[in-house]
Amino acid sequence: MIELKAEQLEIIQKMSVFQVRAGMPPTEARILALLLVSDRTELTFDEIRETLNTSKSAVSTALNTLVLRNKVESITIPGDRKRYFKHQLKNWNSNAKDGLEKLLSVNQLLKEILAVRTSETEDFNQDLKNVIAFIDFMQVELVQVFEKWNKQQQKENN
Amino acid sequence: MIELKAEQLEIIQKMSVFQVRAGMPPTEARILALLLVSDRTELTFDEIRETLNTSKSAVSTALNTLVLRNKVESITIPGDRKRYFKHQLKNWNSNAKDGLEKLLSVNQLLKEILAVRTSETEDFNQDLKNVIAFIDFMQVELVQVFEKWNKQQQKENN
DNA sequence: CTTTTGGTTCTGAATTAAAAGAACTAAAAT
DNA sequence: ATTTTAGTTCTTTTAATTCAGAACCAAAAG
Repeated sequence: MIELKAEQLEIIQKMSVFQVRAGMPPTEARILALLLVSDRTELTFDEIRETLNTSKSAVSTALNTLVLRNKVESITIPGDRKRYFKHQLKNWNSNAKDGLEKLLSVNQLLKEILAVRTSETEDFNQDLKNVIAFIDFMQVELVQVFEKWNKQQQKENN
Repeated sequence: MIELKAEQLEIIQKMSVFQVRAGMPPTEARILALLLVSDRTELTFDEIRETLNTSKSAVSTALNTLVLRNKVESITIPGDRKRYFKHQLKNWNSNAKDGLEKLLSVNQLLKEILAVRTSETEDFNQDLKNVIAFIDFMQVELVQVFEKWNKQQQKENN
């Protein structure tokens, strides 16, 4: 059972509200937030369960999907039976990238729609073409932004 | 009642599955998709209700939230009592921008977390700083990307 | 003024999602 | 060999969404 200051509890609260709004299940959101604020960055299954006062089953499934989604890594320490769970901060970047790509993949459908539309509605079709062009543009630009970031990071590590 | 080809029905299906996965309620998703594929781009309440075979209450609440979220606009034609509903394609761009900004606003919370963290966990804190720096970077870059797009559009309209 | 139209709002009912609880399992410890 | 540990998986319960159906309402038409 991890002792948390009032501040830390508040942040867990705020952070998980935020993530839940974005579509994440509450237990997952609270685990992620706990792993961000906790003084120890590697917590056991039971520490998480006790601290968040949640059932084993809920913690188990939440942790498994978090590990699957590369949001959390599970660490085993030789000679210690328990697994330790740690927030995968390092993957934030690439998770963000994946998320954006998924958002932009709607463009495929928009192109299908354009192909099927009547040619009568010129203005509407032009607006649709603009949206498609915009998303295509974003896709290209975002790749460049990510590349720029990676280069900048490499420099700093010299 | 709008007549739809098989193709159009399929796209409504695919598109709404996509949007529902992203967290949108089914009726809203189907209305949006219908307004994208339909040959007529402005449909009445009852055309929507009949075509999607849905209850008045469901259509009413869905349309109202869609209008509220600037996804659909409602048009009134003088001398016609009915309202016509039309997909707000033009707002796609700014809706996307708002969505991204909201995503990036998580950074405020991450900064709070960093401020509250113990200084013992140097590596973790450094990773957290990197994430924060990354999001700050994205924020700046995205503004530029949007500006670039807008300029490019202005040019084309000359 | 009464009726019709074009919706809205207010219950439920049905579905879905999330969490709890309990039974289970594999590995490790005794 | 039995028990404990660390967690998983299955079933049930609870809670939240979503939709339908009916009553309702305001503006326009007759």
